[in-house]
Amino acid sequence: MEEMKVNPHDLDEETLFLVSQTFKALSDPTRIRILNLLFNKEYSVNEIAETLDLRQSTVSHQLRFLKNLRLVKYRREGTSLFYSYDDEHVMNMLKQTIEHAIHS
Amino acid sequence: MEEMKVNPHDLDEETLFLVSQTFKALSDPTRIRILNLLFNKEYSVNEIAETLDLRQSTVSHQLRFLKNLRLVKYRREGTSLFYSYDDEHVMNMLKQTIEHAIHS
DNA sequence: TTCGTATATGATTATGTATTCATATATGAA
DNA sequence: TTCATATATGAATACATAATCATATACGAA
Repeated sequence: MEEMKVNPHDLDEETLFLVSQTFKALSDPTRIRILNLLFNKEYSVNEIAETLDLRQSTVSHQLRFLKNLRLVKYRREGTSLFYSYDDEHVMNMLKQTIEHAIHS
Repeated sequence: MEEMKVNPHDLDEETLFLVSQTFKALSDPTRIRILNLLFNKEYSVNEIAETLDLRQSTVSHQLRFLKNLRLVKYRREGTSLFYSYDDEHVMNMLKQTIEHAIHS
C-alpha cells in the first residue's frame, strides 16, 4: 500500500510534482507559442523555427521538454520529424486561457 | 490603433505575457499548496504557514505574488489578514489538473 | 561509401526566482 | 504611549532554466 498524505489539507508529493510540471510547461512564452502553432496542424522542427523566428536548437530543446511530459508527439517523414500535440486536456486549458487573456 | 500581430500563426506579446504569467503562478509547488488550501475556506497568513509548515515570510512573499495576479484577495480582522481565492477560472483549472494528476 | 540536410545534444552563459534571515510596519490591547 | 502579535519587506543566497553555439547524430540520395 502507498502511504497516504499526512495532512488532509495538503497534496501528496507526487501529485504536486505532476501538477507543477504541467503548468510549468505552459508558463514559458516560447513553449506557449509552439503549442499554439500545433493547434491547427503538425509542423516539422524547422517549420516551427522559421514560423516563430527561433533557433533550431531552441525549438528542439523545448520540444524535448514537451515530449517528456507527453504534451507532444511526432512522426518521421524522411529526415523530418513532424510534431503534433498529444494531450487534449492541456491544449484545452491553453486555449481557454488564451481566450480569457485576449478578452481581458 | 494598436498594431495587430504580424504573423497570424503567432500570439501577440501582451496575450503571451498574460497567459505565461497565469500558468507560472500555478507552476510552483508552494503556490499550488496555498491555493489548494484556499479551495475550502479563507486562511490567515499564519494559519497557512502552520498548516503547510512554511516560513511566514515565504507565505507572505507568495501571497503577494498571487495577489498581484489577482488570484487571491484578503480581508482584515484585527491584525490578521484572511486570504481567499479571487479567480474562479484559475481555481477551476487547478482543480481539474489536480484531479487529472491524481487519476493518472 | 560520401554528401547534404534535419534534428538532437552538451556545455556555457545569462537570467530569473524561491527561500531565508533580519527587520520594518501595522494593528489592537493595556 | 508601550507592548505583543501579525504581516510585509529588503537583501542575500542558492538554485533552476531558457537561449545560444558548436557539434554530434540520423536519415535519404547519389
